[in-house]
Amino acid sequence: MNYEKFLREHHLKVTPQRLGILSLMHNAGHISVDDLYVRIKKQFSSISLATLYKNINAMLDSRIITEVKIPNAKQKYEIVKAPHIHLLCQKCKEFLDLELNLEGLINEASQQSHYEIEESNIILSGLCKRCQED
Amino acid sequence: MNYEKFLREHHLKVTPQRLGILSLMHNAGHISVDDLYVRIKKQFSSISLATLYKNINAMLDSRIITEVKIPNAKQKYEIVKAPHIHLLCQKCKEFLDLELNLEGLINEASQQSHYEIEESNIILSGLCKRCQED
DNA sequence: GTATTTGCAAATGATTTGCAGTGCT
DNA sequence: AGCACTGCAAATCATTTGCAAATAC
Repeated sequence: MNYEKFLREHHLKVTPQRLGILSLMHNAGHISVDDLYVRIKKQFSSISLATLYKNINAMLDSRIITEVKIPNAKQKYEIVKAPHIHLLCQKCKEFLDLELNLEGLINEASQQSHYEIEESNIILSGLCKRCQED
Repeated sequence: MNYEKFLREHHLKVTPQRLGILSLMHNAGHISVDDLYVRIKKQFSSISLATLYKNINAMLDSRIITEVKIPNAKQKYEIVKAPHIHLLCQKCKEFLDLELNLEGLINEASQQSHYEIEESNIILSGLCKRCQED
């Protein structure tokens, strides 16, 4: 990914710290502040938590990344991408994306509530294939 | 509602504070810690935030109540009831329940991911009818 | 050169813990 | 009576802020 261009397009300056954060987020898929801090420290040993938070907030404001709130767990962050839902394995804590057609759900919800729906936040929890077998 | 019975069934002692908390939660539908604290203080002026948190945690552990994590807002709590999804109006912040048939969604997600799904956490956000008109 | 960002330390906010006293069953 | 619950103060954890030095453009 070309994160430099990505940052510039959103009027954020390109700093090595930001590139590192984005690259870790991309590799992890979803990541919590703490995990991110542990990993980014390996690349920039002097980076501070304050800088990490400031960057997360700047990138949230610019809609480069989004926050994912997870039941009974710390929130994670992910790079903005195509709409998708999340699956959480209650046993092994795997957390993954699934692209699913939500038209039916959204139509029905709109119809019943008269809401004009613009965003969805969906987490389905259960057991992944591997954990079902154990 | 008979919250006394409810608490006893879950092996929690019946205290006036707990009855007050449950009653406020029931009336509000969904409520944040802070709102709950302001309101419960009107009934029990000496109640402490620590007690409130301890009770929330005890009732979460006993599955009398659940936590609802909302994008860009503080989490709220609600009394456990029939499965439902949530609608959030991005303008007026109305937050309401909607009972919706999720079979289709869950089937499709199961099929594609091989997850065995046990719980769903769904928040749809947009504009309520009134706010669409403004 | 100017504005932004970084990293530190300190401040604030949210939640939890320990403990002595009280209340529920 | 015995254990759980309450309320206080202090502790911990999470996040934000202010500021001086460094960096991006």
